[in-house]
Amino acid sequence: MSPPTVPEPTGPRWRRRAEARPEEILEAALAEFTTRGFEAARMEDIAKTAGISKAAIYLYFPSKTALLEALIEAKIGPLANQVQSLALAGQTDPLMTLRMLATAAAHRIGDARVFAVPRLVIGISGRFPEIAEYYRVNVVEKARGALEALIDAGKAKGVIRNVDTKAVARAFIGPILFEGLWTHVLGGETALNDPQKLIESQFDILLSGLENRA
Amino acid sequence: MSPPTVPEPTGPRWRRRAEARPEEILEAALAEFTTRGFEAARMEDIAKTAGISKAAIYLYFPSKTALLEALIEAKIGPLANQVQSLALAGQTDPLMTLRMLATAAAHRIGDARVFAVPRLVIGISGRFPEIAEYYRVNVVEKARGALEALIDAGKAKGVIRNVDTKAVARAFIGPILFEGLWTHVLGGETALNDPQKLIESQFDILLSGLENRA
DNA sequence: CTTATATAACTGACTAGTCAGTTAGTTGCA
DNA sequence: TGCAACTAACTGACTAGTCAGTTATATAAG
Repeated sequence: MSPPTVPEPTGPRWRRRAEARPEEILEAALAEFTTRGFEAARMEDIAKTAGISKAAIYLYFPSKTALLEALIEAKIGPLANQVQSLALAGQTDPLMTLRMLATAAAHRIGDARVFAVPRLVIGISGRFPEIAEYYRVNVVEKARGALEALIDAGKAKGVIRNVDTKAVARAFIGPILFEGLWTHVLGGETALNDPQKLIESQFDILLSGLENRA
Repeated sequence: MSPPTVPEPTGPRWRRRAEARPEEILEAALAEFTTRGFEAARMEDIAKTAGISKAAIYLYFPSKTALLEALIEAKIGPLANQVQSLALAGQTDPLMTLRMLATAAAHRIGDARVFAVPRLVIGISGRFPEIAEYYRVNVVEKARGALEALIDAGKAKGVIRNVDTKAVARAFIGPILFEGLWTHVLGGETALNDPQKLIESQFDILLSGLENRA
């Protein structure tokens, strides 16, 4: 065993990088929160992952809770807005847009890093109801609203028969959500590695129904 | 303000009730875990809720984690077994049995106390993967298996057309699960206070499909 | 029906350890 | 030189789990 050679013998011990820090801290926080949960994650570990000292975090975020809030805002806001505008643009062909949205959603939910945030929200919802509400209003309600508008457009066009819009939205989101929980939370064998196929069978059922009409 | 009168001036300071304690402790633990989350729940508070001292908990359960495990076993095991036997008994009329099971499930999931355990499991799944696995194997896999057997029976009888069984199971469970999360985790307006109606619209969609065939 | 004895059930006070947040001082850079 | 960015070391508060001692109750003996 030779003594460990210093990898960077020259250069400063640290650099002033005030611009880049916040985002790096958020990345590190997401990683720690995701693997250990919010409560068990240690600020010291987040700092280490971000490559700074614990005290430096407090130069950018006033508290651990603030870190969580900022994280959710940064990671989730854009996503919902994207869904919303996509749905709005696709009103002319609602069924195809629905299929596209569902496939995209299944694809993203298959990624553990993406599913980490909703999972985190579920975990802390008891202690931080205001975060749960933020998530509901700014993410789920937005996406759900967009979906319902699309379904209503389909009904108006006559390609979807007259059924309860909210129930249809549930029938689209629910199965994908279930597979996400099954995969990432319960560690079961996943069908999410082939999102295309998943959505295809889902649409087969939803569009044509289960009853035998041969 | 009169000085508070002692409610029970006579009688012992505590009673020996070894038979009743474990269940009371589990009840208290469920309440605390549910409102504060597993990590933030304090053993002292659980003890207070159960009406005993903190040390007394350790006469019955070796650790906080053991408390959580016992809780899940006690609250959930019976439920899954019940689903399983109901499904087995209803093979002769699969569609009616499915409808019955779905209604019962929606009814139960509407109860915040029942939904508390799965919610807890989701929250701690990162830190206690073995608990998540226990839950998957002993609850979800069991119920899902029973459901799939029922669907296969329907296909064999010809009342359900030839579609992917797993996808159908997802299509049954997913929407109910979604509504549970929406209601109890995100605090949204719920459709679960009328489980009958919820399931009716769900079955309308699932059986007949969305396409307009007028 | 007492009263003595044994022990299971329970408590209060403590320990050892953890961790969010603070402070006093150091370093990089303009 | 001046000051913003950063760190090491510290503190205060909190809590899972322990333990020595106390109390309730079952049972046996008088």
